[in-house]
Amino acid sequence: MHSRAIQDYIKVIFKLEQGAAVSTSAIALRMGVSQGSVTEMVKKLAQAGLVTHSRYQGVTLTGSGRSLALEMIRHHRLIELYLHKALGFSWDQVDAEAERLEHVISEEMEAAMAAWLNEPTEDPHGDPIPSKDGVISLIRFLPLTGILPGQSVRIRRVSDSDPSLLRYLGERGLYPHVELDIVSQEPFGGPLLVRVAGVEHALGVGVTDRVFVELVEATC
Amino acid sequence: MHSRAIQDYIKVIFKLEQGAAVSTSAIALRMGVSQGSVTEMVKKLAQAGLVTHSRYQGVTLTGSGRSLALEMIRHHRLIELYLHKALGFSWDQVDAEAERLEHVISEEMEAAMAAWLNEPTEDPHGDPIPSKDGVISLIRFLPLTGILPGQSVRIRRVSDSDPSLLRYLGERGLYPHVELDIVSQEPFGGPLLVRVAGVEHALGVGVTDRVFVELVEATC
DNA sequence: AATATAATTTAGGCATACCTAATTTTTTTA
DNA sequence: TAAAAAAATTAGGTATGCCTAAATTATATT
Repeated sequence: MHSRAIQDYIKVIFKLEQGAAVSTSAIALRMGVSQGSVTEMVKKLAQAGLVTHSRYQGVTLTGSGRSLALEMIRHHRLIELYLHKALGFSWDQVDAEAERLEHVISEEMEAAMAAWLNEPTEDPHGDPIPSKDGVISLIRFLPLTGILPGQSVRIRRVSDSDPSLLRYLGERGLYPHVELDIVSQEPFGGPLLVRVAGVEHALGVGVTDRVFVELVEATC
Repeated sequence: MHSRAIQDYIKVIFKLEQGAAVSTSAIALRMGVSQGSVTEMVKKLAQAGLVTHSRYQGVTLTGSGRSLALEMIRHHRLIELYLHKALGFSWDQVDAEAERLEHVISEEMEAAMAAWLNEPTEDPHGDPIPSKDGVISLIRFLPLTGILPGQSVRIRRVSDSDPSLLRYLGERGLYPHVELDIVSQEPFGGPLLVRVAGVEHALGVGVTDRVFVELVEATC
């Protein structure tokens, strides 16, 4: 079994990888460790066959690295959803708990949670849950920033990186699968006015950049 | 927060402590580590105020050591019961899973599981679950070995150390709170014949030594 | 193209938690 | 009570995963 540190590095590399190789400095920044530590660990990852690495050229996941990343992400998101649905955790609490639990649950526990949740494909923030055999939805939704007034959209995903943002959104009923009407966009970086269930909210760019939506056909 | 290793040592010391101080060799044996490692760790535990230790004289938990032990045991047994009741784990699977989970769950998760289980006081093997403020039942039940034919008993606790024993007992419906009639005791270390729900079973001493019961008044 | 800047790697350390082997202390036995 | 045996401790190592600082390599700038 790979150490917790290895699992964390692999997950971070997966999330930073967008077609191109990932720089060690990007990993260091995201993990909150020094660059020297990353170089050292990257060697271990390469040794273990989880990444390919050529000096000064960044790192790329191998097939087994990608599998490991997807397994950890599946664990994480299943746990988040389970804590929310089964134990009543609010969606701003689930990430921290899942971060620790994801490294220790057995295959049996993963299977039991997935069965209880009826083999879900989405976590509470709208992020896709990879299937057991490593299939993950890669659909990209649109940032709410830039949607034009008059349009109707459905929230599909929310950045889970800031619990206080999640609480802010939750207090206003802004969850995945909720529909919004875009009322207006104030100029000069001003707020976006949206209407949810008849109530209007003025959302700053710090919010709209972190909320992702799909367009909804106007109901005729 | 104390390391996982420290939590494990403290739990083992708690379980070995029966009034007297615990020897380092007993700890080494139970933890599966060398004696030198124990001596070293015991110094750290003393440093952290979790145990008192005088050279060559064994170790005793302090108040905060006892609190930590009870917290870990509460975690462990709550998790066992939760996995059994909420996720359908069989009672021979829960110990291994709880062993890893007990070190990483938050206070919130502990509270949520305890609430879902309605503040339970007993795990699936009949072991007492300490309360949040460190109160634990110290009732000792009688080993089934030595109960005389003709008596009726109620199973109250089963040793959880061997999953195959738990499967064996489970297949015969021998769970805590089940009532037995003692039919006969074969001599020369022979089996104990018991009747459960009209069915007789011959239990070897390897079983009866690990099943603990209380006497039941004969129903008039 | 040479130099300055940035990114990466190497070198030398530290803490944790384990090991084996040697030594010291305690306990038991003759 | 002295020697033998057992228990506990100390000494010197190992692996993991982190650190800072120095050196190297790559990329940008002039």
